[in-house]
Amino acid sequence: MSNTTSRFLDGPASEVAPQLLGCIIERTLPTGTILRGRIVETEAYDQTDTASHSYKGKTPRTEIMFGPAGHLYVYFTYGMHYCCNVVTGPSGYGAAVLIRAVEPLQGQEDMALRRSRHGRELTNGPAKFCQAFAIDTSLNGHDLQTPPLKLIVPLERRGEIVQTTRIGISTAKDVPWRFYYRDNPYVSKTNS
DNA sequence: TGCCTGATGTTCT
DNA sequence: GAACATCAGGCAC
Repeated sequence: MSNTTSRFLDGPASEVAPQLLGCIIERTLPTGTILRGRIVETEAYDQTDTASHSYKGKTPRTEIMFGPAGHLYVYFTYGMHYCCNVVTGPSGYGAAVLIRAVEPLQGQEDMALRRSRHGRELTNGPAKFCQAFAIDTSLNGHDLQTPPLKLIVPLERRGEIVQTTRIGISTAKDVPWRFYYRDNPYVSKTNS
């Protein structure tokens, strides 16, 4: 990945989130297996936002969010799930984009082994995606320009983007910072 | 189809 | 000690 492709990650999370749609996540497992997926759903969070982990300032847990853009922020939640974010914005500003869902492109069989599920159930949710791609806190702070987890920006991105309020949170529910591809079966769910 | 709840541990108050 | 950017299974309708 070149500097040119990563530059857009320096922008505000709410502007980066829709631009991440259509980007490719490439995961190299310790076994050498390559997994690839296309991002189809994201949510933006930043330090002005009460629903964001960075809202209350930098802590040992959230310091990655305040670091340079293009790194991975992985956190553990609900006692059993991981979620992964792409850090955005300038260093010192706590912002990131949650990857909520991807469309599997390569390595579906390997994902199914970890998920014990098939089809859209492989990756249609933030914790599901992390499980399918074997992402945990050992990758917290990882630079997405290098293996074993790379973000690839394609020349062309297809799909109609829908912008709505976020889901799965208890505060700031009215902030319209969720973005997804309309009618894509791998999106976690549509707003009701 | 849709609501309810248990699982389970890290972080912060 | 409570909250939590979740998921899956069970049960009622």
